[in-house]
Amino acid sequence: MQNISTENYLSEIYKLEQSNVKVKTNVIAKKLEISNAAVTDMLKKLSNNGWILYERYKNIELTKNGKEYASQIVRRHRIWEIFLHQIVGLPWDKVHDEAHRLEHSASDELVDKLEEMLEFPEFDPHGDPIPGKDGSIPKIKDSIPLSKVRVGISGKVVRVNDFDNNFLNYLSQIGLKLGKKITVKEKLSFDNSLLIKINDKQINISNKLASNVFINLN
Amino acid sequence: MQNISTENYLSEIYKLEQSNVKVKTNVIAKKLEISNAAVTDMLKKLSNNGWILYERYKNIELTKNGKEYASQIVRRHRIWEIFLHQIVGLPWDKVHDEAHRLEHSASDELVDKLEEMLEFPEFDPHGDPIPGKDGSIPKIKDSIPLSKVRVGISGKVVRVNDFDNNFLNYLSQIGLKLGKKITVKEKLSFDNSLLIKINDKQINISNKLASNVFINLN
DNA sequence: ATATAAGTTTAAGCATCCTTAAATTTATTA
DNA sequence: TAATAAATTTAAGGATGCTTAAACTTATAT
Ligand SMILES: [Mn+2]
Ligand SMILES: [Mn+2]
Ligand SMILES: [Mn+2]
Ligand SMILES: [Mn+2]
Repeated sequence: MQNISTENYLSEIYKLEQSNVKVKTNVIAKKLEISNAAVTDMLKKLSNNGWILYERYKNIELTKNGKEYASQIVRRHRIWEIFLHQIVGLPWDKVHDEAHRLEHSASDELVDKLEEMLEFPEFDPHGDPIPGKDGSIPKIKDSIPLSKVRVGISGKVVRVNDFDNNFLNYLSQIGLKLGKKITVKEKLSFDNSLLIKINDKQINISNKLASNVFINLN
Repeated sequence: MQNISTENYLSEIYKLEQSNVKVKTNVIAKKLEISNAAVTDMLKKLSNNGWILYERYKNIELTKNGKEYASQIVRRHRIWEIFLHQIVGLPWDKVHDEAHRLEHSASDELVDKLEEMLEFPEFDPHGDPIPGKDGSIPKIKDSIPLSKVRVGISGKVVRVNDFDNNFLNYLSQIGLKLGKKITVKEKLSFDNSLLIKINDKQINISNKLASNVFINLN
């Protein structure tokens, strides 16, 4: 077990890799809200410790070891999230920040206990997959951003981006949860906003909001 | 919310004050397993920040602010302990270390939630009182160390010291829990060990062990 | 009362993880 | 292709919280 900072870098890099984003100093700095210089500094350390492959000015990649390690941090994070949601009853806009701190503190034994209590969940409260102990990732349902669903088409919410609490809170307010059926009624070319039907109500949502909600068609 | 190190110093000082130990550089260093020099260093910072009263070579005291703050760290610790014990099902020799890390990570809101789930417990799994939000301490039952209970006398276990996991684990093994009735059958002057009756069995325990188990007579 | 022991502080230094500013490299655009 | 912009790294430095060694203060024992 390394320190908190190392764990935060590694899990951030892991998540970027998973979402097929090219991992650059830049991107990490923004995610972690620190300077580029600090990131460069740390990348050297991570590289020296064998967690990442790093050459000056080039993209960053996790090594096998790094990926294994990072997947377990993400695993801990997501198990905490669902524990906090299902057992403790925190709303889905509160669990991420809490889990982000707890993920570095709990022992593996405790996380295993939590997982057992939850009966081995495969997805976190935002629909993100929980990596297994071996790093394997549960099969995700196909999905596209709600912003790309065509008018007249319906689908189910299978995932939402979990990095903005205000966004998540608003989703709750309009009754948008995982599993909910949504129909796109209209797209306004004026501002690219969408008129959607959810819970038998029609609601207008911005394109930006819609692009962070993921829908499984059929 | 300060950093982890500050919180560890403060809660250690608080616990020492509660047990009427004179708080000295020395004692803190031992508890935190760091050098005296490091403690002196930190005492200056804690003093500058108004958490403690400190003069070179003198005993240390928490200020009003310091005591308030420290009590809340101890509160978090003990709520975590009992949550881990009762809800998650960790044995009492595992909860301290885990709680010691979690106590710095959870938000006040989460701790409140946990407390609510537990129906506002007053004591942790080792019988230590859980300070209230206002710093108030639940009334503790009178107790004396088992090592000082006289031959022929019975009493109930109301508290055990929680700083040695091996000790706690052994207590579990011999069926010693909070609330158990214990009778002192004999004291061996040879090594000051005790012959006790518990769960209708007779068992010999060392004086050192007995001095860490606290008994309410009558 | 004095010597010795114990406890505490000071001094110097190290690792970690940040910062800003300047220099360098790579990417983009005219 | 050359100029400009963007991204990245290097350099210098700061805060934190440790370390060991040496100096100093207080407590204890003869
Ligand atoms: Mn999250
Ligand atoms: Mn999540
Ligand atoms: Mn404890
Ligand atoms: Mn305890």
